[in-house]
Amino acid sequence: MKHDSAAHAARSDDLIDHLKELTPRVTPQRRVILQTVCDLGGHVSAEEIVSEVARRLPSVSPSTVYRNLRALESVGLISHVHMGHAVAQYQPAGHGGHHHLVCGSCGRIQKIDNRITSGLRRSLLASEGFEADFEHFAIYGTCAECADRKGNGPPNRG
Amino acid sequence: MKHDSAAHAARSDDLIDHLKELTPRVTPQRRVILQTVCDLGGHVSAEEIVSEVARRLPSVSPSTVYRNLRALESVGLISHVHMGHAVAQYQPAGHGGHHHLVCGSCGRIQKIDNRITSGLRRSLLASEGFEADFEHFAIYGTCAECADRKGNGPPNRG
DNA sequence: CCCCTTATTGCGAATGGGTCGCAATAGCAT
DNA sequence: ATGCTATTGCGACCCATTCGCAATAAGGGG
Repeated sequence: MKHDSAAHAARSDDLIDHLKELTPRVTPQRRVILQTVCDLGGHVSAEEIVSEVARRLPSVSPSTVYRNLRALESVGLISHVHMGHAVAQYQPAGHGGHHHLVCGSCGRIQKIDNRITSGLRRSLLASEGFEADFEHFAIYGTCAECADRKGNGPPNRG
Repeated sequence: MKHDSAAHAARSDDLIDHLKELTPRVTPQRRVILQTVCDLGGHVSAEEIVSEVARRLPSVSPSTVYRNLRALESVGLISHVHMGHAVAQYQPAGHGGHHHLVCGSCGRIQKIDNRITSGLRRSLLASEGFEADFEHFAIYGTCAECADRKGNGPPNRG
C-alpha cells in the first residue's frame, strides 16, 4: 500500500519502449494497460487493473484488459502470482528477488527474500527433481498477528 | 497411486461413526458422500466426488455434495488441499504426514514427507512469524520429467 | 408408533472471474 | 492513402460453486 512504486514507474518507460519491439501493434489500450500495471507497481488483481484502466481510458473493455494481461505476460513484460484462494495478482516484469506470503485470515501479503525459500527449493530439486515455483505461487498460511489473535492453539483446526 | 485406499476405507467406518456425533442429522446422502471421500482416498476434486456419489445414489444433487463437503470439513472429517491452478482436492481426515507437489505442466501430484518443508516452515516462523500452511496449499512447480522434457534452460521464462 | 421441530435436500437460478466469437476498428508498412 | 490483419468492444458463454426456497425427512419426546 505504500509507494515503492516510484521505482517501477521509472522503469515503466523502459517497458513501454519494449512494447514496440515485442508486440505487432501498439494500441492506446495496450499502452495504457501496461502503464497502469507499472504504475500500480505489483500485487494488483486483474479486476483492479480493469477499473484503473477504465478510469484512464474509459472506452477500454474488460476483455481487452484480460487479453492484454495475457499478451503482455507472454512477451515477458509483466507476470502474475497466484495468491492462494485469492485471484491472481499482476506485477511489472523484473519483480525478482522476493516471494510472497499470503495470510489466509487477513489477506495481507508480505514479501520475503527468496533466499529464505532457496533451501527448500534445493531440497525439492535434490530429492524429487521438482522445481518449485514460488515466483508464481505464493506461500499460504497465517501471519504473525492473526496467529496471535487466534491464541496460539494449533492452526490445524482452522 | 493405486490402492493404499484400503487403509482409508478401513478408517472410514470410524469416520462414519463420528458422523452421528458430529452432525445433527445423519442422512443417506451425507453418509454416502463421506463414504465416497473415504473410498476414493484423497486427491479427488469435488466434481469427481459429485459423479461418484451420483453413481452410488443417483438422486443426490450436486449442491448437496458441495454443501456436505463443507459441512464435513467443518467438523473435521475431511479436508481439502488447493492445487495451484487446479480445483481443490478433498481427502478424508488424518491424511497427515505429507505435503503435495503439483506439476504445472503435466498436472501430476506427488507427495512429499512434510519433514522436507519443516526447515522452511521454521525459517518463516522465526523470521516473519508466519505459519506456512502446506497442509492445505500445495507447492506448485515443474516435475522432474517435465523440466527434463523442456530442456534444462531456466524455468523462469515460463 | 406418531408428531413436531428444524436440519437437510433438490431444484434451478445466480454468481463471478474470466474466455470466446465475431464484426468493426485501427496500426503501420508500403 | 491503401490494404492487410492485429486488435478491439460487445455480449454471449463457461464452469465450478453457491444460494434461495419450498418440500422432505431425521430423530427426540410423548
